[in-house]
Amino acid sequence: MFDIFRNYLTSKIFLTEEELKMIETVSVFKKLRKRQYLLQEGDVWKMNAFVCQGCMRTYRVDDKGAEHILNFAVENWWTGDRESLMTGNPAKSNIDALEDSVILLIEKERLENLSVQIPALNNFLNNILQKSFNVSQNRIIANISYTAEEKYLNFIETRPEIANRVPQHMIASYLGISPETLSRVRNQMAKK
Amino acid sequence: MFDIFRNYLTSKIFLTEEELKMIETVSVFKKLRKRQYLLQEGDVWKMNAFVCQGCMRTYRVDDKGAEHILNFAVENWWTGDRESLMTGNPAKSNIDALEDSVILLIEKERLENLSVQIPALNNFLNNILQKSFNVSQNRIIANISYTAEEKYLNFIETRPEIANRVPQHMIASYLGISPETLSRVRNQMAKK
DNA sequence: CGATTCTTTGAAAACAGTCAATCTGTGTGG
DNA sequence: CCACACAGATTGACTGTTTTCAAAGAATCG
Repeated sequence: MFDIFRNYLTSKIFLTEEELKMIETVSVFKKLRKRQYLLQEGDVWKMNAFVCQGCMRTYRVDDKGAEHILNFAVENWWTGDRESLMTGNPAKSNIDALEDSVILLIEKERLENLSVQIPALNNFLNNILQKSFNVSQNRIIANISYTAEEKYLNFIETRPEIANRVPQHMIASYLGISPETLSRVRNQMAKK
Repeated sequence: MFDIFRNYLTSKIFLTEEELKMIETVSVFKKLRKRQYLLQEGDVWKMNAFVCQGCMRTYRVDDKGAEHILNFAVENWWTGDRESLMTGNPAKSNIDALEDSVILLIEKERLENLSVQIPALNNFLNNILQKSFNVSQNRIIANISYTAEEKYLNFIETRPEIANRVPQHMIASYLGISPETLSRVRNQMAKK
């Protein structure tokens, strides 16, 4: 199981066998069944989580009880609640499995220690954060400037692996449109 | 002028006089008049920019020529285009001054070198990125789940310094609503 | 299969956007 | 100092998109 993470890492950065061993030592695996929570609102999140298999979703619940999806994560993606991880405050988000999944977990402190010892790893993790930020910014632009149809087109272009893998109403939730609207948008598109 | 940045830094992290000197050495100041560009779409952004005085705005222009504001930055905030900085690609964003402003600039490579020498600084910059990401995520939730009124209320709550400082139609642009809608929302709120 | 979850469809209502005109305040040049 | 121009804000009427609610149909899973 660690091989997936190992392959991921070595395809991105150079690590010695020794360093990989160190990383393996702090890695813990967790199997999740579909619908099972990885993190529940109100709990404090102290992990770094890498998806080895399956598909996860991060979402928040508003005052009226409606769910809003912040992110999807499939194989070779990271997931978790960075805000809770950073501040130590209870998470505002929930994370659960959309499919049976296997998650690799590394405790916050352990990964921080490793990052000190392995500068390449530190750099790499920082890079991921940087990219995540860029993705967020682009998503904001989509949110504030695209029509429902443009949002969906942009989604299947930027996240094609997700589009056919998760229920449609969840994509609608991610895009901030109603499931009915998404259904109609797709209908329109098919006619063209 | 460097005092502003110095105060900012020392209020956040501990730095020796020597380290502060090193930082001062790589700092360059740029005065901008209202409406003047700090970065124009298509140029590559290679700086770290800290606002010492004034107010800046980051925006993108869509296919139809409409402007969409990504961010505001006032005193003691950072600005810039992280995507262009990271990838080396031409910027998709414009940054200009909403007021006469003074910006402190540090070249990408120079700040990176300093970060290697001053771990506390590296940590701190990473923290800012982390926070920026969290802010982005919260903004996405607002985008996909709030009504126009809620968006505005959330804005004056989370960015009160900005609300009375920039033209209303720019706030509308930032929120992804039309200036007329924002005007009406404010009108409604006043009546209550 | 039966039950649940998911998607689609229709009709009505709510919401936000557009266009155009007017109003307000500010700053600049004569 | 005034007049004018200009940017910004407001208002009204209209349009259009999206949501909501409700119901029916399709797909999936135990």
